[in-house]
Amino acid sequence: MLSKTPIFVLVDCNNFYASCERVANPSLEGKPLVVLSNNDGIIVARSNEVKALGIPMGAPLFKCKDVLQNAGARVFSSNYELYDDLSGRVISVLKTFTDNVEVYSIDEAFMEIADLPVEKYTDFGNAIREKVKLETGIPVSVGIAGTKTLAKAASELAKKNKQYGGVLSFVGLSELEIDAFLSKLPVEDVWGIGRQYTKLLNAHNVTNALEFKNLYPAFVKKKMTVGGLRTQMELKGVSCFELEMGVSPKKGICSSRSFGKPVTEITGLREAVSVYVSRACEKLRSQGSVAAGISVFILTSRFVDRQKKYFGVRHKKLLSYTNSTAIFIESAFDILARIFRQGYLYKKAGVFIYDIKQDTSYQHSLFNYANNEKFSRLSGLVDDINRRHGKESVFYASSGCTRDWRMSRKYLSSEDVFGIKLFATAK
DNA sequence: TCTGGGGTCCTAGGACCC
DNA sequence: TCTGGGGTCCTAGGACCC
Repeated sequence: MLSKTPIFVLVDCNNFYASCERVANPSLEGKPLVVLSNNDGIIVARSNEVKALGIPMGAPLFKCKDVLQNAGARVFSSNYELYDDLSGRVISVLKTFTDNVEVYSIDEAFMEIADLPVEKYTDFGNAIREKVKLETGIPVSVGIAGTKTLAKAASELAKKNKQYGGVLSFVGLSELEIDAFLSKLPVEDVWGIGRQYTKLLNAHNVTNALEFKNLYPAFVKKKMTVGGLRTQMELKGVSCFELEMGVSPKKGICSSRSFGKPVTEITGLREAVSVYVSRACEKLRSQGSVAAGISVFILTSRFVDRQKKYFGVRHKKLLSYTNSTAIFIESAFDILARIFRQGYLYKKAGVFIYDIKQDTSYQHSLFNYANNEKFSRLSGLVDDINRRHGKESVFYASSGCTRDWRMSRKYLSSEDVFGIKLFATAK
């Protein structure tokens, strides 16, 4: 018997960043290993050995440095060039099975399949797992079911329960059999249920996915809006989320970073804001869009006394749509001058570009910038040069040359946080 | 000393219009 | 002056995702 309805396959890379470091450097295999966030602040990826130590996702490095060192763990800054590259390779392998691949995130993809006999799906999952491992070195978990949320649930269970061998398929199972699996999945591991909803549900004695599935829909709708209701429907096997293959243009583009060390003067902030605006505008142009809104924000550390804390933000509407870095930088500097207060230790700044439209659809304004066209061509030229000759071959002088506020990435590839030497990362 | 970054969707409430 | 409904658009804020 063939499956009647479309079947979703979720492929989830295990401990993705940690696995990437191992692909780049096989001598790390079997050793405890973590990868840090930007600025080497918190832990964003852990190998299984580190998970076993009880170190949670998102833990600040300074709080668990001792535990990690005692366990002989290796600690790395994140290396997004490497992760992007390997992510692309994994997707290429998936596309050899079907064209229906939705790239959901850097380490996850949904596939849609319709024409296999129901008993063949587990084999299909195993084939994916083996081929991805063989051709990229990345271990993955696979979940297969009639809805995206159930496929996610299956992959969670596959990842956490060794006996499934990394693949779990709900296809062909009775509702009762699926319920048995859902009762083993903590409600906080359901896709769409985060920290706040978990708290709410726990307070109503709902602790696993099955209990959530059996809640009154009216209660779910009232407390968790239609999003929660859709999640519940999906657990019941009613598909509410389709496969989304096209890349839709961003509706808002944010660029922000914490500083490697605090900035006190407006000159440093101007450099940073200039860099972030350049980055955001580059993204804007690369998706063929223009925009007419910009926000700038600056803030101090969250971990200081109240009187030393400051958060400044302001928005500005431009007179017309543009994608010119120069025009956005000018506006950003206006805003910055208004929100800057002397006497604070700034830890982070960022810009947000909004009110985005596709290039072709915007109306020319009566008050169009006199030099909009010219600036646009200039920005396009800058993008070309940077594509050809590498990032930031050309940049705005306002972005500065010293940039001593730059984020730190101290443990990139060659030497980790404990000073242990490694081979250079293969690229 | 050291605590990430970049998105999406939904709702409530206010402004404004007829 | 007061009374009222119904609609749209926009924004802020809160939830979620990885």
